[in-house]
Amino acid sequence: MEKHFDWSSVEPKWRERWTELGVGHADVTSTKPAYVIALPPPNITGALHMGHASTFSIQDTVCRERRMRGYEVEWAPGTDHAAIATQNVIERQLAEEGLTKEELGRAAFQSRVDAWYEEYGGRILEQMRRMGYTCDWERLRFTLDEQYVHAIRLVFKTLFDEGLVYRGPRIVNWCPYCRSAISDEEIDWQVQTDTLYYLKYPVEGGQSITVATVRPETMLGDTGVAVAPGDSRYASLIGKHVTLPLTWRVVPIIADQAVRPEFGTGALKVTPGHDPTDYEIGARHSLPIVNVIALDGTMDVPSLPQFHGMPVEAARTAVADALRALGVLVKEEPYAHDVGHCDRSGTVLEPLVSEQWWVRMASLAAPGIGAVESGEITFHPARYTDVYLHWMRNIKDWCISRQIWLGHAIPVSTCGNGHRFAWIDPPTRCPDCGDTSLTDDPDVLDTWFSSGLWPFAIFGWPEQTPDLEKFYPTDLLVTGRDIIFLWVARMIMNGIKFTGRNPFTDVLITSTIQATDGSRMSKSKGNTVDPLDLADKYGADAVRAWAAAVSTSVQDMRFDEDRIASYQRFANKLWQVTSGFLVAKVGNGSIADLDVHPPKPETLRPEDRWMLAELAAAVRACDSGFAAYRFHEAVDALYDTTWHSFCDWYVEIIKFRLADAGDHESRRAAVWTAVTTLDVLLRLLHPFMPFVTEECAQQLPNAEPTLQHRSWPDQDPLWSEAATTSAHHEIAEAIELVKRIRALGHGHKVPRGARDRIRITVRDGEGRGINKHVSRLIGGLVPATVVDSHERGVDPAVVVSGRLHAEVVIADTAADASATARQIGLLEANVSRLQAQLANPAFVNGAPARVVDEARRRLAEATAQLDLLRRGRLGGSADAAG
RNA sequence: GGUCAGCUAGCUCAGUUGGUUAGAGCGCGCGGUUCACAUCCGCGAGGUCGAGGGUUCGAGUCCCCCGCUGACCACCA
Repeated sequence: MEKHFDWSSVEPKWRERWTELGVGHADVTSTKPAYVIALPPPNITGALHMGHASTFSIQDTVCRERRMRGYEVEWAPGTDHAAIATQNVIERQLAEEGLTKEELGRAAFQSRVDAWYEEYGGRILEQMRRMGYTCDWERLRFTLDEQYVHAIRLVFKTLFDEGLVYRGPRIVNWCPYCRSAISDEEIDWQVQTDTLYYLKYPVEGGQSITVATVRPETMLGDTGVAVAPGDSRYASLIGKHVTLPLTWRVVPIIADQAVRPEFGTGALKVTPGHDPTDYEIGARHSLPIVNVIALDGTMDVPSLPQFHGMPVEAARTAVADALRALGVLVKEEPYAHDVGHCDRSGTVLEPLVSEQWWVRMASLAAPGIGAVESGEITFHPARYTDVYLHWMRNIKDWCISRQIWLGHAIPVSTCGNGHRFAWIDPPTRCPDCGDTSLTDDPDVLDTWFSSGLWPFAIFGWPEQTPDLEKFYPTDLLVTGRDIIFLWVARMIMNGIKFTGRNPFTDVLITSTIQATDGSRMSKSKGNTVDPLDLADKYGADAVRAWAAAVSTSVQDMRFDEDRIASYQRFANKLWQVTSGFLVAKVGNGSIADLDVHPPKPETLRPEDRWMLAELAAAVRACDSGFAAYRFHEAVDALYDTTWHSFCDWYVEIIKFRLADAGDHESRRAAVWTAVTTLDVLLRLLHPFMPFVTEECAQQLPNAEPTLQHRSWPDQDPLWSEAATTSAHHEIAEAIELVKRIRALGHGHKVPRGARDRIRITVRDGEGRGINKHVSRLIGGLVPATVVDSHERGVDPAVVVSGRLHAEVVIADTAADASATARQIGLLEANVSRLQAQLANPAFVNGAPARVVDEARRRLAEATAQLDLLRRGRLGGSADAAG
């Protein structure tokens, strides 16, 4: 037998078995109720990272549990084409070869992309199989699938025909690196310290006005100066004109409510072409738009050759220098502010005016707000409800066009007569006039436009396929909080708009795993942790159980490798107690043929009932954990019950019974209880740790080919009955007593392993002997011999637990009574606190009866224990003295 | 500027209607190995629950205020 659980040999076996048995595949004709999760599609060329490990592990855990509960589970996997990310990779490759995509041409570029997908596509799917995720691989989808493309075009055409998609010039977030517009949700704001420049402009009539700006280079495109409407400092200047240095353009001074009088000088230079606020001010005051920055992020000012073609950063300094030389630059100070970066390339965004496609969101958002307000869709944790609603209620039109090559082409053409129309199948002629000289729109769609259709497009929508019928709407969506707006909100809006149904009922937002220092994990920082490395090191089960346990409690969780290691040891513990103890020792190599019919209840010993009651509590904790998406509660309860209640106490207790071959009935009850407990625990743990639980369950009686074919444990009436008997309490007290007797050994030089040197008597509160079984049980758990009574003349240490107390004599010498004294001290403190509390009428009258009763009960118990300890001590001393 | 979250043992974190002596894992100290497991077992030390007020018979838990950390939102000049 292997010394330890060897996941590296076990995992491949079970992955194959699950595939052979079709565990992940859902039968669309099944009469079982469907339970469906649409996998958030990872980038096809991506690699499994911590975020995936945490969200995917939870999804698989839920899927496995639902299968055991009798649902037809569909966990639909797929991948996203990730247009911008992939295009950037290919362009970097080309750059290394000294090429640009324009030199290569569109067709050749596309084949490079295809080759890249071919080489790296689906790697992440292999990694997911490696982790044991039971997706329905037969329903694998890709956002570039023909059917999926059809769905996208239909959605676009519908929105276009309804006037919800429009094209127009507006100021957009332009990424000079990607050479594309991006949406507001794709901006990564970063704090940056720049210089705030104060520019003093001459005003007609000999006065002057000073504006503050961090971007002096944009003054080349200024077409106005704005002040706050009520600002008395500038009231007299409103309507006058300023002559701008360098361009010598004459621009008006206007009053606009967007100006914050307290900032800088209270006067704002207005650059409608390169600032979103200024764009709006300009629109309100009909100021002209002057573009001075080109799409590549360089200055576009042919009339000022000294700046033309300069990168913006360089132009900033150059323009500032020129203004300084002219005496216009009157002050400079450091200024920290947020600067928008492209979340794909990290490049500083350049707001500029350009012609883009937009979706009108307001009417789409309204029902999406209602679905969440009404509780039809629930966020977990609940606080994300407000995050979602706030964004939805303030939603802005969505820029969906991208000026990149890769992705879904915007399905719009324009004919020679200027008719613009959207299409589903590529057209040959204009539907309005029949003209055949068609020009296709050059842009592609935002990737999120396509992923927003995921939950229904993957099942064949718009066709009313059997899959769509059976599996849509889905039930649960599990994802990180970073894509609530980008993806979750848009799926809700699209789902309602195009299917008339909410796409899911529950949204689970997982914790974010941070680096050990609390910073964000990122490839560029080099502080990422690879879940597959961890799976190599600790086994997939350990990574999965850890991921599930940490992903549903806090908002952010620092990565703690030791905690993963603890789940690896837990897997080993499970395997040891199953294979090494139950099978090897109890069953002499096999327990497959064991009689699993419950024994007569009266043959169950108190400890058996205690174990069953503990098991019942674990089932309850596990069920409520699943129901509330609080998986850490389920994992913690199962870990504790398995390791401590079962392995540390129950198994240790029954070892003595198992060794007693004479008592056949007792042995049978113990074996049955142990096997039953383990079987239930393995089933409950299976969703979290599928590999080790399968490996263990195979060795138990009545094994199925996979635990996925077993049912989820129900509460057995026998267990509840066990919990209501006094057995549970009795054993709990005995366990506590054992701990206290053991504690005597610490710090008191009690020689361990010297059973014959330590003698104990165990009695109840009235000084009577206790149940023989329990007394023997205690004797088996401590290194001591149980005797009926001590010889006269010795001074026992006394320990108390509940109604039980033990007199302990070590090596026939006077025991160090400090343990007894310590207990007395604690109890005295306890008693006086309880007495004070109960003497307070405000407490007795004000607190609920159950609380007061409980306080009285505790006081009575503590008082009784105190009496026992004092009597034991005094009595012993008196005898010793005599 | 606004909103949300976090601050509990050396570390990472539990602690859902306020009610035992505030818990776990890891780490640390002491002891233990023929008898499932040293990836183990037993015992122990370690906390004024971020600071300060308040409500209450009673506060880690509720309220106010402050501090620090992080996230998000915002028209971020």
